[in-house]
Amino acid sequence: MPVSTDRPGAAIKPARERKRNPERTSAAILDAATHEFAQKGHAGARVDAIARRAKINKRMLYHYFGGKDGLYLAVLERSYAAIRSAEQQLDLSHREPIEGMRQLIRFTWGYYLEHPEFLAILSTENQHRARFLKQSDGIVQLNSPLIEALRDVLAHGAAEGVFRAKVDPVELYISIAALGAFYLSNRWTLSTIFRRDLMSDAALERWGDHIVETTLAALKA
Amino acid sequence: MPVSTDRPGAAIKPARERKRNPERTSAAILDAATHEFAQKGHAGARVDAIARRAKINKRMLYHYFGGKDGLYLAVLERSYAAIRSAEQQLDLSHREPIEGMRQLIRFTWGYYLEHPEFLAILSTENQHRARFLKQSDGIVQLNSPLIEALRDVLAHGAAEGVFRAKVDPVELYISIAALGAFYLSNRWTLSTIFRRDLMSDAALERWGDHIVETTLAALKA
Amino acid sequence: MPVSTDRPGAAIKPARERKRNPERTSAAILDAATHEFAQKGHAGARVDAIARRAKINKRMLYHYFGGKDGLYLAVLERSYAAIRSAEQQLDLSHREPIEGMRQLIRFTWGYYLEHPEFLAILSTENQHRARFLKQSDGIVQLNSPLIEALRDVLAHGAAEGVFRAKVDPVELYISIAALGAFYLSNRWTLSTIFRRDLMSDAALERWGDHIVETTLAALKA
Amino acid sequence: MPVSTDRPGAAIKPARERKRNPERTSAAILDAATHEFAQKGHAGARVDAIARRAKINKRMLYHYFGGKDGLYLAVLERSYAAIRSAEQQLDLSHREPIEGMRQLIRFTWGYYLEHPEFLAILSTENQHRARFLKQSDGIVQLNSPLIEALRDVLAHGAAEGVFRAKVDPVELYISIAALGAFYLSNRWTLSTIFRRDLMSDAALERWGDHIVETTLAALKA
DNA sequence: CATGAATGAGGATTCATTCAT
DNA sequence: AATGAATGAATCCTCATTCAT
Repeated sequence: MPVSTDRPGAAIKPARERKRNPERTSAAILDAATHEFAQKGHAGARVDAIARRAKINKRMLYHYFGGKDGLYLAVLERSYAAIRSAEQQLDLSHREPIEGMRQLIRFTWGYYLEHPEFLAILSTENQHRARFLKQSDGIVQLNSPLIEALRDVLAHGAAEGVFRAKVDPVELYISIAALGAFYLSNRWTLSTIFRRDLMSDAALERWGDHIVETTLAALKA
Repeated sequence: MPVSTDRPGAAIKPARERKRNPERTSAAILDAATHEFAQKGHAGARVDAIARRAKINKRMLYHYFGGKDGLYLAVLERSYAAIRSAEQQLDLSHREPIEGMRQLIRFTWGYYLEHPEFLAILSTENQHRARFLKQSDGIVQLNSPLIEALRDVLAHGAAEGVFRAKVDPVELYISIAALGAFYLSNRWTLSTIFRRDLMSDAALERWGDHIVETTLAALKA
Repeated sequence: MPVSTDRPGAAIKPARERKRNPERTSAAILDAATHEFAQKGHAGARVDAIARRAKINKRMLYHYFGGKDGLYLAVLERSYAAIRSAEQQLDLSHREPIEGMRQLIRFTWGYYLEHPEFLAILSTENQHRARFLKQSDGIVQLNSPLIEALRDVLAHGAAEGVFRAKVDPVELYISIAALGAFYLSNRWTLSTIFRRDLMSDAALERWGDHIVETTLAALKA
Repeated sequence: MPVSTDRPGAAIKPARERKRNPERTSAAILDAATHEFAQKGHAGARVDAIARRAKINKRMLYHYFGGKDGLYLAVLERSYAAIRSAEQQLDLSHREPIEGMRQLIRFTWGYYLEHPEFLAILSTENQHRARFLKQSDGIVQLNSPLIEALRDVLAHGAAEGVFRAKVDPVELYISIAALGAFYLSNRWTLSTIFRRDLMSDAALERWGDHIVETTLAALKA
């Protein structure tokens, strides 16, 4: 997702590397903004901090994204596009429903672990009552491949008699997301209150198993 | 949680209600601040807005709470104290484990529904990596009566053979909280993406059932 | 200068010691204010800090002194009155002019050492271009006994031929004050710049001698 | 010390003088701040007043100096650098010790007269117990050329037998500074108390002579 | 395309003073 | 006489955004 996009000709003129490279510049801004918005939220994020982190001039940020809100929206859109794109890669090789479900859950848990900024942006966006998300036709249009995959696996499972019938894939998705996202998003207060390390490798693996077991138990025919 | 503390004589002289009433003033500030912090987060909250909403002079806010951070901490502490206090009221009349568990889950879901600000504050606090929570010895010390209740019910259930053995009450608590809190906290993006009303009475009741069913299925011996 | 003024009857009613004791209260305020104004200057002093230090209610401060400015003026007046009073105590037992002069100089240096707040208040007052001092008829009227003493010693010295004639006592006073006050008032920057401890007992004694020697050398017939 | 930095082409386009000129802007801020801090002290100075006087947007003050404290420190540093620089210009053409000493004293007295803000800043800085000065490695490192000049003249004078031997140049410097600075810094209270105009041309010249005579008398072999 | 100085609106905080009790 | 809560006017500082170069 990050930067690069070096044009082939760049090697010819090695001096002043970061001059006149729109794609690199806007990607750098987006990366920096994602980091800042994820960490501080929309209100807490600082345009100056983003520019500094992206090592670009603040004016560029306005040039490419119009302002703080436009930049935030771009970050939000890219974050959703990224997860949808990752979901698309999912290849449900396992036709076996239980193993397929296991795989879908593992994917979701893994994605959250590898993309903590996604959960953080989600949290901020919900604080704003999805104000920006609603503005973005693109995202809302974009269907979640994961939901389709879930629907598919549920159908197979029901047909084979291993899953309950009439399970709503959206509700299932929310359950899986809830068990994964809440654990990670709220790890700071949870670990403080319960005096536990929730982020050790062992704890994370254990929780991944827990999501799988809980979900499968609930689906059992 | 709110104000009151009406002295008996107050009714005699109803005019100039808000003169010289420290308890009422500080409670009004706390209420207004809870609302503002819940809605806007720590960074987005405005001290002026809190003062306006509390109908007090901004100066009093500093008088009673030292500043924005002190006020935020007070809000956080009161929010935690409130849920702990509610948990304490829980009377597990049902000695029957499954019904007891159902009751505990319903309580949690109900509390979240009635106290949306608690979830919002939690979200903000986690954005700050529990920076304030860690400062508050009081909260961290405060043990969750709910965890104890869960432990108790789990033990009974295991003894009676209706629940699996060796279920970790903290993990169970996190699961129940996750299923409830994530649904509510993320309802804005979820309802936008899935074009569903998650907050209709029917949807809420349905989700409450869903948490119960999912949890019980996962606990089944 | 400090507080006390215990009335004899106070012992009878030992409870609530600080109730209704105007003199004690106003003296405590003055002491606290002297400390605060000396340390922070007029602009830097805080009314709250004075009240806290005096352990009185802020309202008392307004009751007795009208406000910050009135209190500052009272501090200024008391400071001047105190040094004039100390000067009055001076008994020039030594009729011998050189020894008398030595004594006057030692007194001045000693007073500055024992009353650092006097120099600090002076400094603040000069920053305000003597705005308050000019308001105070009392102080301006008050003649400096020290000037008179100097005039006297100078006259004797001139008559005996040990001092130059026509030495202006005011100029002499300013010289003595300058050598003593500047050293103490500016000790913070001087000791930083010159990396010297100007406040050791040895250094202070040495500087006292220095003022005496310098002054006497300048007076020599 | 002030502004300038007029680029040659500037005269061609005289309109909109203050656009995009960082050096001019920061120098204007520094000049205005020197005035304000000298007049009101650190606590009494108002950031708004400085911005108004410098005719710049308040924001620039934070841009260039970080805040009130940073600006104060810059003023302090520039004030010390200025006097050190002036001391450097001193050309002790007179090899004759007495005339050389006279010249050094006249220089000091002249500098104080021409730079009243220096004494005022010193006074404020001492009220803060040299808190800022200590932060400034630059100033503390900077040696006073005047001390070296004094040492030199003292050595010559001692060698020629016109000055006492073993005079400490730092003590001599403090004496000269004291006699000059105290007179000027405290002129407001002194002139009020003694009902004298200390700032007439005649009085100033007379006091300059007085410092010279007093100092030379004290140095006489 | 790129830079960073400049801006105005607003945001948290502090302060001397007054008021109800 | 004494208390401490309450107030409005500053005061320092921050922020997103724009402008001249």
